[in-house]
Amino acid sequence: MDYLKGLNDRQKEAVLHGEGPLLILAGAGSGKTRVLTHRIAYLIEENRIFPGNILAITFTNKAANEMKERIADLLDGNIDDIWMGTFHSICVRILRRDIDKIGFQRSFSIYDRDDQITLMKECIKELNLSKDMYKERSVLATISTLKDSMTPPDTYINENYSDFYSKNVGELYALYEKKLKQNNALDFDDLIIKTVELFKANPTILEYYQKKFKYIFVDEYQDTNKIQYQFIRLLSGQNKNICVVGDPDQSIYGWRGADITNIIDFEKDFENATTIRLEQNYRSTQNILNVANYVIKNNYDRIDKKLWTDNNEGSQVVVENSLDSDEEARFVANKIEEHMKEGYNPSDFAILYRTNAQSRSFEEAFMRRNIPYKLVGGLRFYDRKEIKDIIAYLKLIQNPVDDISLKRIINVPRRGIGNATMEKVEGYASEIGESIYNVLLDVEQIPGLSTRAKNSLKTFIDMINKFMAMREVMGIQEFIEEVVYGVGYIKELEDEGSIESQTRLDNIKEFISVAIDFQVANPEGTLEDFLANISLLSDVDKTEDIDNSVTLLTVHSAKGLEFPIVFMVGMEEGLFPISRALESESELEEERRLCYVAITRAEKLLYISFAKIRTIYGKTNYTLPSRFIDEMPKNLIDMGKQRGGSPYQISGNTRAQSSREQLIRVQDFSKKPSTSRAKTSIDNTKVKEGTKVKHKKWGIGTIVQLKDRGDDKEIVIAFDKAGLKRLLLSIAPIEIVKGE
DNA sequence: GCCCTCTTGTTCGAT
DNA sequence: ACAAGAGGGC
Repeated sequence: MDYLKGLNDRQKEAVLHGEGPLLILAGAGSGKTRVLTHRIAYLIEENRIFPGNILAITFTNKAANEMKERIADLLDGNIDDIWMGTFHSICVRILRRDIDKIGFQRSFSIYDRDDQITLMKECIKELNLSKDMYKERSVLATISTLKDSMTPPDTYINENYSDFYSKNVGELYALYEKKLKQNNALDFDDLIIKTVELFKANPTILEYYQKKFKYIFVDEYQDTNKIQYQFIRLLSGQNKNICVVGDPDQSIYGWRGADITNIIDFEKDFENATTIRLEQNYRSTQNILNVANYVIKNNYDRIDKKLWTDNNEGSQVVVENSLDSDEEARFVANKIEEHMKEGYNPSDFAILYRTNAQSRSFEEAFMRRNIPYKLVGGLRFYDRKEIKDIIAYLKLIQNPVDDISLKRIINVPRRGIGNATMEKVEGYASEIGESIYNVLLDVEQIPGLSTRAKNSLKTFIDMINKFMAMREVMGIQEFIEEVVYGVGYIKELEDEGSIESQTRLDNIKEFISVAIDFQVANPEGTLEDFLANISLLSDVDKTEDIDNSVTLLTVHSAKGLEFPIVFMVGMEEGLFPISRALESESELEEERRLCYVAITRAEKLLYISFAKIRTIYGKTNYTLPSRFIDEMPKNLIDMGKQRGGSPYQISGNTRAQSSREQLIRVQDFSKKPSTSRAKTSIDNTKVKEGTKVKHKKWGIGTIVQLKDRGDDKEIVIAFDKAGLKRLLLSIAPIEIVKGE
């Protein structure tokens, strides 16, 4: 096997690098994933390194899976033992084994942003602070920064004893941490912090992982924060075989604590480090690359580098000026249709915007024209109320001291446990220092409750206990179905019978099928694994892999991705760069890097568009074109006719339908429940064992089993490529293959 | 205790 | 534009 075939000299050098720290400064599109996969394959095959001795940290789980697949393609043996994933998922894996050593239980919950806000609300209330002065979000932002720099609450309080506001933030920080501990919960920051704490408090555990991970890889190193740096610093302390890959020009997570000095100081931090620069771009045309280079050159705080390419010059970058967001969306839709006539596929296009709210006009335009699309992020499936409720039940069952989850669902669906009752229960619980669940195990001890309230509470706690027992003996999917039906959620929604409740029911079914998928992919997976899995997925991970559709996403989410044709939309002052960045030079430079990331996603064609008027937060304003457009060289861009009206205005817009009718309308979770999930087009009666079907994701397969499940059917399909899958007939995206 | 309506505040990016 | 919260009626 030749691991060097098709690589340039720099890339080869990186693949063949021996021992010791290695920094790969990889410009956009310079083939860093190739280098990483080939290097790992090379280590395993030529240097006889066991896959279990390799740790690779990626930015999304999707990137990890893709990398694993690519390595597997290069090798014969099994590489499942490589630890590959995001910082967060790797840390959860470590903590599930040993977090009890630092005073948490291994069944800990993971709190997402909403949970954090709920918890912070409680803290503010408990300290009798004004909620006008102490905003949960901004207090949490401060706390996150403090946690990242490992500043404990009392240090912060002492440093700020004379500043009333900051001192109180410190008090809130202390209480917040105490409550997390009481709830046996970790927030996202904690997943890394507690791992570092665990390593520091337990040298033997650290040593175990230091010995295990002989080679460590970190992708997108420019976006690591201080605590993540500590984590890899500790882990690589013994073998020093740490290989990081990144591009300072693509550092776009400064607001999340990403510390660009991590990559800039790598050579200082890690003794005898080798640095390799990958500066040949294989992705974009010369024009696109030049535009990107010109824009990024305007950043003052930057190490100069010259990214070049052997690719064609390509077409000019087209700048389009529309009247408003609707016209902008029509322009994009028209261009997509034009290019599709030339032979491009929907999956060749991406729409990149600065803020999620901008997706709407594009969704509407695409829906109207039957252009299939998928939306990354935005109002997400997992953020829907019914899904969060069910997850809260599962979290509570897994970790009964999780009061936040308990309070979320104790009266959902209604079971007559209102605020007055809960105040008494909570009051008593905090008085004796117990979790709410523990107090409820014996409701008689709680003072001041009516018999009716006591009975409602008893019914609730009996139900939860019953679930806890069931969990021990059931598979995840079966268990989740048991919970979903058992708590009465389904019945309440069915009784309601509205379109909205139907959508909610469909979402719950979809959630069950997520559980089925998880169980198929992880036969050994526990409830903890399932919950951690869904809460640590990135937006890119969560987006359904719908074949052949246009991708709509923020520039942040687009990091690491590439598309033949890219539309950068909403290129206006105040939107991109965003208004908040206009006063700060460093924030403006981050916006510029973001712009650089966006431009360099494009392979063949790049469209840039701005609108004359834009409505943001319900207010319509005139806008100016983004300064980043001015920074592009005039000879490389086609400014077209700068005008107000659009030549693409179409009357009636009905004609486009016929030729595109066969294109699948893509399900989209971001919409209000107006459109219920598209049911499978399959006629129930025509499906039997032996029927050949085509699935959107898994391709052709044969039905091997059919089982009744309520008025639905569970089907098992043997796919030619993807193997056996269990699906629910009503929601499976399949169609019967004809002509057999 | 529950539900509906009106008011008020929010206001970028996301594991 | 939109969601969460407060307040009032049942």
